[in-house]
Order: sequence, then structure tokens, then C-alpha cells
Amino acid sequence: MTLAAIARPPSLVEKVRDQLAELLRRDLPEQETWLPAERELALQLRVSRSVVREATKRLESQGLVEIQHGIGIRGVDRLHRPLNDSLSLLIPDEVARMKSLIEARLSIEPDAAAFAAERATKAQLEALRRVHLQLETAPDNAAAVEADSAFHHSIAEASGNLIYRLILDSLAELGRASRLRSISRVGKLPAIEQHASILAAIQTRNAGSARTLMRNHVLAAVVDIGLCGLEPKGAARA
Amino acid sequence: MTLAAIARPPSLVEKVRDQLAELLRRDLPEQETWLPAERELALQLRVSRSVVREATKRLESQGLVEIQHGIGIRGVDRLHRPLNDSLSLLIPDEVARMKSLIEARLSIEPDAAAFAAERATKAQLEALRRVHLQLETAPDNAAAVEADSAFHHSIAEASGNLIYRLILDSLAELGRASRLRSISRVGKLPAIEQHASILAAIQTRNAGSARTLMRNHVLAAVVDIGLCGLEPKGAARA
DNA sequence: GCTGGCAAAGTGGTCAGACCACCTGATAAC
DNA sequence: GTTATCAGGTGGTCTGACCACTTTGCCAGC
Repeated sequence: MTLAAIARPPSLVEKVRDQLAELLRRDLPEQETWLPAERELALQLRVSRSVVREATKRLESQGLVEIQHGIGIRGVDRLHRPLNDSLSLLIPDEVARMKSLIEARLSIEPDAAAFAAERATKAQLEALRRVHLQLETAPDNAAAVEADSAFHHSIAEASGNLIYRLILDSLAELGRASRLRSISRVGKLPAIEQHASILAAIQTRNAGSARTLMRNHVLAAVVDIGLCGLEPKGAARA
Repeated sequence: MTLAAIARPPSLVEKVRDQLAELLRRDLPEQETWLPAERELALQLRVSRSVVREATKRLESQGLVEIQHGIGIRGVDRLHRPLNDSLSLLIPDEVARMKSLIEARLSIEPDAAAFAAERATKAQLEALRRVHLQLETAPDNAAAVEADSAFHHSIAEASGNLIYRLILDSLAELGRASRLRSISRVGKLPAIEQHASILAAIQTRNAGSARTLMRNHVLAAVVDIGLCGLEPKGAARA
């Protein structure tokens, strides 16, 4: 016999959090949002400042706001941050983390690229081209890493699957250090070339090709870092 | 020119959170852990109770502890919870969420099964068999869903990749409702059969077969729910 | 007029102590 | 023995004070 947990009336903090989250979710996409000051919020919501503080802190760790001492509370879109924190906690060892990271990317990114080839809107294709150009014209390594990440992010975005986007954003942030190492070692030319071919495949709506090219691109990164033996045997993919 | 952000000394709350997190990470795997009471913690750490509260609240939303009114603060392992919350926030619409969910599972679970076939330890194989038996002997639908989820969880565990485990745990929780619907409609027999064949493939270390079977298993779930058209074209997999 | 430093005001961060709401276990009444 | 009650401990909320950080804009000095 399985019993459902008793539903408990939500605490004040939860109510405040939900109300603020709802407000942010409505206004966020449009423009930068600043929440009122803590004291002001407490006044408006008829609760104590402690409650407001706990609620906003919670929103911060959910990646919905950024609290800045002496400045205020700004609405942001960092929903991938919690996953990021979880992974850092779960896998403290950096080498093990990198290995798991690559495996996970190999599972997800090729599919994301394939979906992007199928579904990308005109605006998303335009964004992809623009971001790709940014990598070509990047003045230094740091900017190159930035543009590299942005390219992968745009593909996840174009896949039309928000779960892909969330996961890949998080994995990208964890792998940022290795990306910098990789670009410092082999330069940005290989990445540019591979990105170009992936972009071409997506633009011509060739999902299969996009998948294969993305797979090879991620695998190339593995080689650049110096890891190996990541492929599961019996891989029945192209 | 790219500048690094100024490193700011961590706030009190962050220090307390890190210290407690470290303590929990060390003790958690072994047994149930109860944190001292808030007032006691404040005394020991020489900080005010507010700081302790904010820190523990943060740990709660990270899935590291569970705070119970009138009882205390218990260390738990719910690291997948934050991802779960993020996804619910990101995709409020349930149908869209379910669609993205299946796509993501199709990307990850077959690979996880393949890795499990390669890497599962004796103990993990034993656990898999035990969980499989639980599904066969489940007395009602609720128990069947439970056992079903547990089987997938065990495979993620056996994949040896904690990222897979974290992501799949979260996706499983989001899909729990649909699992119940599915089992109510078609019964547990198809699931048992499919699980059995996957288990066999893993036990014989046949990674390719495990991947294919898991893929079909997830696809079967799609049919049972009544969704379709999820496959990206040009899928170059078995 | 421009520059630099300084002070005021507004923000979040921390503190202390009180009281409320909830849960448990021991105790008293039956 | 069973049941009702209560005391003590827990987290939840409130209050109001003070500290630390930022921005802003005034103002003296150049």
C-alpha cells in the first residue's frame, strides 16, 4: 500500500517566493527587471523583512534573481545555475567530472543539433550565423571561449527543447575551463571549421549530418583535452 | 580586452553553507544525519540564528537537507530536486514538458543503459535483478510505478556516470504522473517484458543491445501515452 | 570647466531577542 | 492498559537596530 504525503498549507516564505517567481516569469523575457527593495517588499506584502529575505534568497539559488549588496535585486535568467551547483557538489573531483561531462554531452548535443536542423526558426538561424561570426573575429582566447559557448547555446536554443538548453548550459559552464585549455592548445581554427560545417548542415535542414558533425566535434574536444576511452562499445550510430 | 570579475570575500551565510555542506557530504553516504538545532548551530558557529537559517534554507533548496517544522533538520540526498524545480519553472505547460521530457530521455537513457552494460559492478547487477523482481511482484499500480522508476534509476546508477543519474532522476520525477497513466492503461506486463530483456543485455555485457532495447522501451512509453512524431529525422541509430 | 575626494542616502547583511506554530514524549487521569 | 494533557524542544515569523557596500551628487581644489 502506498500513501500520498499530506498536503501542508504553504508557509509564508513559500507564498512570497511563488508570488515573486510568478511576477518575474511574466516580466522577465521582455526586459531587465528590478525588484523593489527588501523593506519596500515587506511593506507591500505585509510580511516581515526576514520572510522577504528568505524568499529572495531562495529565488537566487533557483537562478531567478541576482542579489547585489548595496544595489538591489535584479531579475535574471540563470535557471541552469542550480543544476550546475548540484553537479559540482555531486562530483567534486574535476577529472571525473570532466569525463562524465563529455559522456553526457555526447548523448545530448548531437540530438540537439539534429533537432535544431529540423526546427530552427529564421531568427534562430540568423542568431547562429551571427554567433559563428563572433568566433571568427574573436580578438583573444577568452573571447573565443565565449563565442564557442554561445554557439553551442544557440544550437540548444534552436533545438526547441528547453530541457536540452538547460542541461547544456549547465554542462557548458562546468566545461568552461577545459574549453579555454583546449583553445589555448590548438587554437580556434579547428573549432571554426567544425562549427561552419555544423552550421551548414543545420541551415540545409540536414538533421542526420548535423548529428554526425556535432558528435565528431565533441569527440574532437576530447582529443584536444587529452582524455580517451569514452565511447561505449556497440555504439550503433553513424 | 576581457577582465575577470573581482573576487569578493564570501559572506557569512556562504561560509556557513559550505561548512555544513562539507559536513553533510562526508557523513551522508553512511547513515542518516541530523543537524543540530538552529539555535545550537548558531551558538557553535558564533553567528546569529538568521545566518544559520538562511544557510540551511539554501541547503534545502539544493536538496541536501530536509527541514521539518517542530522536528529538525535531516541530511538527505535529493540532489536532483533543484533540476526538477528548474524544469517546472522553465516549462509550466505539462504537455510541452512531457514532449521535451521524452526527447531528453531518448537522448540519454539508451546511452546510460549501454554504459551500464559495460560497467555495472556485481552489486549493481544484483540490485537491478532485485528491483526487477519488485516490479513483477508489485501488488498495485502505485507500487508498480515505484518499481518501474527504481529500475531506471538503478540503470543510471550502474552507468557509473553521476550526471546521467542526476538528470534521469529528475526527469523520472517529472514523468511520474505519465508513468502511472501508462501503467493504468496497458498494465505492467509490457514493461516487465521489456525490462527483462534490457536486464539480460546488461548482464551479458551487450552494450549495443542494451542501447537498442532501452530506446525501444522509451519509445513504447511514448505510444502508451499517446504522443507521436518525436523522432528527429535522419536518426542514424539502430 | 574639469577633476578628485568626500559625505549622505539607499541598498542588502547581520544581529539579538521575543513570540508563535508544530511535534514528541513523558505524565497524569481514567 | 488506554487515553488525554502538558511541558519542552524544534522550526517559523516578527521587530528594530546596527553594519557594510554602492551610488550619487555636492564641493573644494586645480
